[in-house]
Amino acid sequence: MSAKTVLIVDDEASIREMIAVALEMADYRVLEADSAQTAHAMVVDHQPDLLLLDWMMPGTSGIELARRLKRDETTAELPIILLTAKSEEDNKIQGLEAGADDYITKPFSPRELVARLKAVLRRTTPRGVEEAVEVEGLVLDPASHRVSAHGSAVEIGPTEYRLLQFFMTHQERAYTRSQLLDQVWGGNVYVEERTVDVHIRRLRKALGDTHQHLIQTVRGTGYRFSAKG
Amino acid sequence: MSAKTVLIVDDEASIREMIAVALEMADYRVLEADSAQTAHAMVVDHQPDLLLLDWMMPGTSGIELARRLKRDETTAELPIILLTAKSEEDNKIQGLEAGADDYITKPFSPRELVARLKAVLRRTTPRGVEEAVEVEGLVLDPASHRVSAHGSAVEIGPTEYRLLQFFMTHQERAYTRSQLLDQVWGGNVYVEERTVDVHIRRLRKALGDTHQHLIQTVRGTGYRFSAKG
DNA sequence: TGCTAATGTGACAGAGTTGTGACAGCAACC
DNA sequence: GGTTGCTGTCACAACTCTGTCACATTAGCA
Repeated sequence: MSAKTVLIVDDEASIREMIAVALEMADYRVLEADSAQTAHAMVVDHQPDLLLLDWMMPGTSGIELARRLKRDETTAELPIILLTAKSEEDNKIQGLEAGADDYITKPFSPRELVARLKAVLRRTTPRGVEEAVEVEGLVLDPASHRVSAHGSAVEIGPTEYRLLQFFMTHQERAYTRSQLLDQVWGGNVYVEERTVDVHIRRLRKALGDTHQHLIQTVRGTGYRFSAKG
Repeated sequence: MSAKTVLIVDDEASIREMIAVALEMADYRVLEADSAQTAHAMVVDHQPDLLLLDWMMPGTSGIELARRLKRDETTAELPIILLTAKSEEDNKIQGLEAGADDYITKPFSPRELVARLKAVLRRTTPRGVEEAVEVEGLVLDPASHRVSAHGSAVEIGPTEYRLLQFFMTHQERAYTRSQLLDQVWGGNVYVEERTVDVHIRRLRKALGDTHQHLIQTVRGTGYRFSAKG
């Protein structure tokens, strides 16, 4: 699962900082904006997955921005969490009616923030339809998260699973180690290219004699998954 | 579809009367109660399909009753619509948090009432036909709210029950902790993901050696319920 | 054939995930 | 008020996976 991007909008830099630290620790990508105007532009440009929006800000207020975003087709799906000060509690309703998906009352703990953020993302991100793939009796089923060869289970670790899934959905094409690291490990990890070899090895071993020929070495380049010789 | 039964709870007889007339014209069966206490008893005795509940009542308040009903396993499914006076608007949130499915602000038109009532019923009724599920001698029976393994009772708490029920009606599919929180705990809770692990553990323990293999760990992902290896 | 670079392979320590028992807070029920 | 049962969280234990290395083997080429 790739990292979600969160846009923090607050005019106080110290609060943004505090939130940013908490979110980065929880493995989110963070963007910041200090006014509703710049925020709107950033939403359009960077398409964040979630908006953390301060209610009270100079100029266009947070709620105003929320309302505008929810009205616009292209941004209506973007989940929004409002930050409100304790004394403004009555405004919750206005906030929710403006289309906010949740609100958090200051002061809040970083943990609470991350928890609610997760909850919002959880219920707003739709699940993709995942279909099983099959090649020569080798079946990978994303729904049950299982791999089987001619009916009997194939035991592989998470990385080998992702690797196999990538291969089975991208057959007949050679990938360099570096491309595989990008696609299977995720873009921003630093690992030796030879590590790919080791996982290829593990995957081949798990597939056994009947299926390991599907994973082919392309000398000087990388690997390829193919049913043809 | 047979006529739905609606229980009206309000201390003012005139309001009950007005609502009852509207509902009967729209082909609902109507029950009435004038206090939270009698209402509770009637819910248990008559199992209405929906509860129309006044917020302000002498004695136990409506919200108190709502909260209690939603907490109790046997009545948690019962949809509740809260009636609130205009001036109490701030309480909407408390109401929704207590588990109400909708609220209507007095004064309201009979037509509006019926419309919202239909809407609530529409989205809450498809709580599938409640049939017992059985896997390898493990039986979960929603009607009696009981679990048994090869005939002998399995004692589990409410959360473990819901978890098992979800699993048994969604077999052969891997779920992340996050998805389980959504499905079993409900979308709006802020609970640590590892809490799922603990309940899985409790459930496994309760199932005992004969059946705990049904709940499988999917490393790096979450859990799966499956009769196959 | 012999040389060289690329790939295969087994082992291992550290990192990461999951299992487990204990505990405190809470609500329900005496 | 005390008791009981349930829940969520924590800290630590147990376990699995991962990335890297060193060395073995192979393919390609002169």
